[in-house]
Amino acid sequence: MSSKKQGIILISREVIHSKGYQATSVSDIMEAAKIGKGQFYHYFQSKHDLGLAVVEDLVKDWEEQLIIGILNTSNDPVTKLQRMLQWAETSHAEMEIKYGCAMGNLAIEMSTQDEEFRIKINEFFNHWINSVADILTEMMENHQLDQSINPKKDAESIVAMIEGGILLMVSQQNIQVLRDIFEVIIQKYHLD
Amino acid sequence: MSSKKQGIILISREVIHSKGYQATSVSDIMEAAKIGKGQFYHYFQSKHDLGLAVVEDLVKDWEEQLIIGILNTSNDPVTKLQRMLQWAETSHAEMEIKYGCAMGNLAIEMSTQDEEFRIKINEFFNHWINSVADILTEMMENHQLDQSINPKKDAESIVAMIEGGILLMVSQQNIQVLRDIFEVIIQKYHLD
Amino acid sequence: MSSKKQGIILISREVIHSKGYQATSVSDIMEAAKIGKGQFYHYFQSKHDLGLAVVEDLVKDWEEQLIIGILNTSNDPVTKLQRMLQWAETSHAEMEIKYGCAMGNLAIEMSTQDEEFRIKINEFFNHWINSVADILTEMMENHQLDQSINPKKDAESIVAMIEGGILLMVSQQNIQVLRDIFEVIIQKYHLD
Amino acid sequence: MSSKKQGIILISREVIHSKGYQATSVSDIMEAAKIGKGQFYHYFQSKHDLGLAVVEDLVKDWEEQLIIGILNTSNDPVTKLQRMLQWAETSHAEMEIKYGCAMGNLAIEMSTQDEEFRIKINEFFNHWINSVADILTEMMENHQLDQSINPKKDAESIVAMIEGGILLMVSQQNIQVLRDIFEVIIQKYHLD
DNA sequence: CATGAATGAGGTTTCATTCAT
DNA sequence: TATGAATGAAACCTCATTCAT
Repeated sequence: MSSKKQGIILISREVIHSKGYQATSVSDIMEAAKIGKGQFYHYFQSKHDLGLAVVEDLVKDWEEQLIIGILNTSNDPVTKLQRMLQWAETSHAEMEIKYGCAMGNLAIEMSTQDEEFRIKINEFFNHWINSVADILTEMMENHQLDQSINPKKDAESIVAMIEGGILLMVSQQNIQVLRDIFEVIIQKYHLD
Repeated sequence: MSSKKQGIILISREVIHSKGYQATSVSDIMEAAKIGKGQFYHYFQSKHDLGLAVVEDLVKDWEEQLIIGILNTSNDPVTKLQRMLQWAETSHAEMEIKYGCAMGNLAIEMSTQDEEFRIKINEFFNHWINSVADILTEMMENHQLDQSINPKKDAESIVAMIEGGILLMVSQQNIQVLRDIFEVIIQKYHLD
Repeated sequence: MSSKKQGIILISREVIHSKGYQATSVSDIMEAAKIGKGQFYHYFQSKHDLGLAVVEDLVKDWEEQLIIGILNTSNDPVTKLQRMLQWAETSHAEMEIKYGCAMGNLAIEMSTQDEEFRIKINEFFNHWINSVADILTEMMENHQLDQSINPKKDAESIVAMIEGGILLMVSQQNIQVLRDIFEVIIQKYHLD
Repeated sequence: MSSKKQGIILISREVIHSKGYQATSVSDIMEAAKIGKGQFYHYFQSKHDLGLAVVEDLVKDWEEQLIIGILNTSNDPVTKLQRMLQWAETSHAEMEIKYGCAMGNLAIEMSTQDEEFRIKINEFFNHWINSVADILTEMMENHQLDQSINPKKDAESIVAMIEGGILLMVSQQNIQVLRDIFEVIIQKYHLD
C-alpha cells in the first residue's frame, strides 16, 4: 500500500477517534491530511471504504501491540495481564480520557449500523477475550487462581470492565474511575 | 409539559437509540412522529434542544425504574442487585442486543462532543454507581461480603461490566456474553 | 399540484429541451427557475423525479394539443392530417430547428437508459400512431385512399417520417428538409 | 494512425453508443479499453477530441459499408435499395433495438450542442440522401417508378423513415415497427 | 398551534484534465 | 510511451433552520 494512503488512514484514525465516524466529513479528512477532494477518492472508493480501512488499521495495530506484543508472549501470565492494564491506561491516555476507546467507540457507533464494521471489530474483541482466557487458564493450571474462575467468562468480564471503565472515564472526564476498576481486577486476579 | 411534546420525545428516543444522534435527522423524527416542520420547531428550539430533552427523559425514566424502583428500595441488598441485573438484561432486550445501551451509546457519541450532554449522562451514572456502592456497603455491614471489597470501586466495576458487556453483546450480536458476565458478577457478590 | 412546482416543470422543459437531460444540471434549473437548492428538492425527490415530471407534462400537453385537439376531433380526416403537419412544423418552430423534437430527443436519450422514461414516452407515440391509423382507416372507408394502404403500418411510417425529418432538420440546421418530407406525405395521402 | 488509438476508438464507439456521449466518462472508456489516464490523454487531447474521432470513424465505416459498399455500386437500383434496408435492419441489430442508431443518437445528442459534431454527422446524412436520390432518379429513368416521385424529397423521406423508425423501435423495444415501415417503403418503391 | 415553502451551507461523490516520474 | 497521483470545479443531494401564512 502506498505510504500516502497509509498516511491518510493514520490521520483519519485520529480525526474519526475524536469526532466519531458519522460526524467526520470527508472535508475534515482532506483538511487534516492536506489533500484535495480528488486525491481522497483516488485512494478510497468512498467514505465507507475509508472507514473500513481505518478499522482494519486499528485492528492490525492493536493485534500487534496487545495480542501479539503483550498477551501471546512467553512471559508469565501475571506480567502479561499487568502489562495489558498498563497498555490500556497509558498507551493512548490523552486521547482516551477525552474521546474514549477508539475501538469501543466504533463498535458502538458502527456495529449497529453496518455489518462489515461489526465483523471486523468483533474479530478483534474475540481475539482479545480468547487471549485473556488462555492466560487465566494458564494461571489456574499454575494454581495462581482458585477454582471458582471460569476462564472464558472471566475474560469476557475483564474486557467488559476495561471498555465499560473507559466509557465511565469519558463520562466523568476523570481517569480515577478507570484506575479504581483496574484495582478491582488486580485484586481479584492477584496481579499485584 | 404538553403530552404532544412528550410523545415526540418518546418517539425520538427510539429513533435516536436505533440510529444514533448524529445520524438521526430532524426529518427522521418528523416522519416517525408524523408531525411537520413547524410542529417540531414549536416544541424544540433546535435538534440539540431535542437531544437534551431526550437525554433528560431517558435519565428520568432510568432513575425511576432503576435507582428509585430497584436500588433505593428497602428490599434486601442481594435482591436489589439481582433485580438490577434482571432489569439490565430484560427491560429493553430486543433493542439492546441490536442497538446497545441507549444511555451508553449517547455517552460515547455525545459526551465527547457536547458538555451539556456529558453532564446529564454523568449524573445518572454517578447515581447508579453510588446506589450500588451503598448496597455493597450494606452487604459488608451484614457480613454478606468479605472485607476485600471496596464498595465504591466495586460499584464502578459492576456498572462498567454491565456497560462493557452490552458493548460486547452488540459486537457479537449474541446475548450470551452478557449472561456470562452477569454470572461472574453473581458469583463474586454471592447473588445466587 | 402547486403552481410553483408547475412553473419549475415548465422552465425545466425548456432547459432540458435545449441542453438534453443529462447535460442539464440541477443548478441549471435552479438558475433558470430562480430557486434555491432546497427549494428544488422540496418539490422533487431527485433529478430523475423531475425528468419524469417533465416527460409527463410534455406528454399531457401533446396529448391535448395533438391527439385530442387535432387528431381525435370530428373534422374530416384530410383536415386533421393537414393540421397535424402544420402543428409539427410551426408549433415550436424556433426551438425545434435548433434543438429538435422535445419528445424524440428524450426518447433517444432516456428510453435507452431508463425504463420509466421509455414507457411514458412510448405510450404517447402509440397514441399518436393509433390516432393516425384511425384517420387513415376512415379515409379508406371514404375511398379517399386506394387499397394498397395499411393503416397501422402507414401511420407508423408517417410518425417515423416526422420524427426522422426533424432529426435531419436539426442535422442540416435547415427547415427545408422537413418541408420536403411533408410534401411527400401530402402527395402520398392526397392531403392537398 | 496507431492501431492502439484505433482500438480505443472502436471500444469508445460501443460505449458511447450504449450510454450516450455525455453519460460516458473518460473513466468508462479507460476501463473498457483497459488503459490508464496517461494513455488516453496521449492519444486524445480531450474527451471532445475522442468524440470527434468516434464520429469520424463511424462516418468512415458507414460510408464504406452503406454508401460505397451498397448504394454506389453498379448493381441495379432495386437491389441496392433492398440491400440498404437489409443493412439497416440487420447489421447491428442487437445493439440497435436496445440503444438505437449510433449515428442518429449522436445527431440528436451532439448536433444541437456542438457545431463540429453536427457538420461531420450532417455530411454523412447528405451523402446518404444524395446516393438514394441518385438511385431513385435512375429508377425513374428506367421507368421503374411513376413520375410523381421527386428523387431528392423522396430520398429525404426514406432516410427519415429509417431514422424515425429506429427511434420508434427503441421506444417500443420491438423490431416489428421498423419492419412495418420498411414494408411501406418496399411497397411504395416496388422493391419486392 | 400548525403547515409547508424557502434558504443556503455543507454532505458525498464524479469528472475532465494536468503533472511528476 | 506509459503510469497513476494530483487537482479543483461541479455534480446530485441532505440538512438544520427560518419565514410567511
